[in-house]
Amino acid sequence: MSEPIRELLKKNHMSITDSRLQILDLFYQAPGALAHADIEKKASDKIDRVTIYRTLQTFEEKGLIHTIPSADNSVKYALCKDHCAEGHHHDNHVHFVCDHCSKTICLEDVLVPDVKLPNGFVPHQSNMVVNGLCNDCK
Amino acid sequence: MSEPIRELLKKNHMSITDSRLQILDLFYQAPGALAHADIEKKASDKIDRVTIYRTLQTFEEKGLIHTIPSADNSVKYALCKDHCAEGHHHDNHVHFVCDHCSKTICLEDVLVPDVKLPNGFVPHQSNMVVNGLCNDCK
DNA sequence: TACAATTTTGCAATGATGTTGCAAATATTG
DNA sequence: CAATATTTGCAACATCATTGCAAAATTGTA
Repeated sequence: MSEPIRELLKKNHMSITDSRLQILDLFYQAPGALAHADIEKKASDKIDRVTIYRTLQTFEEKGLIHTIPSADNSVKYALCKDHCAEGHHHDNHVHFVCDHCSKTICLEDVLVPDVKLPNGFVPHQSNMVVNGLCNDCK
Repeated sequence: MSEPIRELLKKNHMSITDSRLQILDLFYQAPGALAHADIEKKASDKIDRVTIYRTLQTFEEKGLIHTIPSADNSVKYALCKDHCAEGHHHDNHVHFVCDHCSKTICLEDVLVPDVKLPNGFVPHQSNMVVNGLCNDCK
């Protein structure tokens, strides 16, 4: 288990535990975003479901990962590439979900465009998810 | 229960039943999108949970309603203003979720902008959800 | 290094949420 | 109005998520 991961935890004032190291490692190795179920399956030492829930929640609060919305009720999580401030994410990039392999990918370089809202609406944050074929499945 | 609603069902080749009339009516009266739980609460005659699930599914297949993605794992449904073809929706408008009253609103007139994807990615459909303050809560 | 304080984990119990099969009830067709 | 087709409601079940609490692990400090 690599040193940078420990550092990341330390930097964010979190205790270093096996579960956290393992789950963070999974995120670094994963080709795309991970759902709770993915982590449950892939974790080498089996980690309790509850621990996974709590770890994901903690990671999100600390700004290590962010959630990706989806139309089908399945929340996925992905690493925040830039360090997000605690509580304040700025993952304003577009997410891509492949209709074929169903991978979810952060398009870090594609920013969510601004839209002009009707009078009286004050935007705060925008999310955009594009479905289609990814570069592996095209 | 108004006549236009019966017509809508008839036009889409669906049997006219109390549950369907009631649920459609709720959508017409609602200020924003509805989740399964909302319908369960608001239905005057209590409708069985299962019936609600099946009705929402049927409505979606017939193109009467569409789903709205959200970051927090709670699918909501809203009326398709334009008549969507069966199976083929074209609800390519932006959705707005109020951070204060948590209403979900279809911004029918705000279209989801196109974005330029990296090479190899073929877009198929786009969804955009904006959070912030709605015109009632600003 | 060892010890006390704090944090995290795992288990059990519970609660929501969603699905399926099937018989009874309702709607449609002629 | 009767025959057929569709829909509903119930029960059972599966999945997903949350909470309390005691045991285990981690951290800070001497």
